Amino acid sequence: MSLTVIKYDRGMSRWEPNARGRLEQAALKLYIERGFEQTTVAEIAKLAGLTERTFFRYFADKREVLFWGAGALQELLVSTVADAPDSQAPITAISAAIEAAGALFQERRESALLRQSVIAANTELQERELIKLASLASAMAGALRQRGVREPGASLTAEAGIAVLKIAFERWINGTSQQELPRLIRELFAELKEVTAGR
Amino acid sequence: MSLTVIKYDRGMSRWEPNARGRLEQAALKLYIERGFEQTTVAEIAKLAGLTERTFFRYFADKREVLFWGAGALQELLVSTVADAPDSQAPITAISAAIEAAGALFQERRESALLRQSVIAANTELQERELIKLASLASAMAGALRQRGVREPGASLTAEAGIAVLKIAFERWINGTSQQELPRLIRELFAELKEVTAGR
DNA sequence: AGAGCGATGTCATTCGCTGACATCACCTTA
DNA sequence: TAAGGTGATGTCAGCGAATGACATCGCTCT
Repeated sequence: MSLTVIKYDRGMSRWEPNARGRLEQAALKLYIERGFEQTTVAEIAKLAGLTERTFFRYFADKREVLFWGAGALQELLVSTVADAPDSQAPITAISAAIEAAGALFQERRESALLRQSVIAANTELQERELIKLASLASAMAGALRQRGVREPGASLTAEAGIAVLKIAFERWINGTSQQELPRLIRELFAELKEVTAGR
Repeated sequence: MSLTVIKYDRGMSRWEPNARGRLEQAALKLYIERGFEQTTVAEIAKLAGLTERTFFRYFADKREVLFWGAGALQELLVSTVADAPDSQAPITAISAAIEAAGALFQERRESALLRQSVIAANTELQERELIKLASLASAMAGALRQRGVREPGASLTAEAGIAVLKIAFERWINGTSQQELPRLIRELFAELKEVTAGR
């Protein structure tokens, strides 16, 4: 395989590589600067040197730009649950998975903050976030069932894990807790055990 | 559930009472018959003997028709948590509230089934449902804080309660469990205690 | 040179939703 | 009882998200 060196003329942006990346960058920039609602898809496309139609070939809708990375997160969660030792209790496997996800965010704290500030300002985006989280819970429940965990325990454990993630993430983002996210997650799992026990 | 057929003819003026109710019934009927996406707001309005513009005066958007009842549910949850004896543990108060909500659905099982079949067929509607549930969790957490419960315990307990409701409701709807919803909820709280304890 | 192909552009259209303003039925009150 | 006020509804114009159909571009392989 040979790499082709490509020359670009000004105004010939149509065939520059990484159209998806350019669209994502443009969208993020505008969402942050003006807010999500105040940004039109036409503007995003123009900034990326493409057309509106092309935007929708890469992203199912205007919101999806901020969430298409959820696929990788889901893989991480599922594989972490799947790879947990057989001896581990379901809640332990879920906790490990959520902590792994937390470590991922901790690595990219700055971009996570930016992204979340956009989402926090718009209800539609929060809706999309919630359904992505629900999808993660569903995937983890499936991974638990693969390990032989029965329903409704599998779903319950997975949903509890997502609840912990939601709350931990929120506190981590707005500085309520100064701790690192994985540690915060671990402590919330402990707290969850306490409160469900009736204390 | 028997849907009231809406009749509209020349004898019925534009000022016929209960515009909101007519719009709701018309929307529900069409959502069930053709599906949510295949129904336009113009069709709903026409069936109700009103205009599209008026629909949007009563409902913030096309989805909200199916969810505006959530306000009453939230009041029930909050007041149940608020009215719980001081001696009760937070998880017990939340459980009581969720069970009360379950009893409400149990009374209207037929309409709950219809409504849920519409929601299950459409992603946008699921997104709206999830944000309503999140709002309920947030409200219950607030009620717990009023009782002196600290964060993050309050949010954690409330979110756990919503997780139970989600799973219980799903199993109750699709017949996975033959039990009555409040009882199912109670058992799931017990199960939640087990799984979070590491079993 | 030309055929094939995938990425992109162009065009037209539907539909959700909103603002501005007109109109209608009913109520109050002088 | 007539005039005006009030709230609900209608009319109209328009924006922006999203999608289908089809044209065009630039590259690759023969």
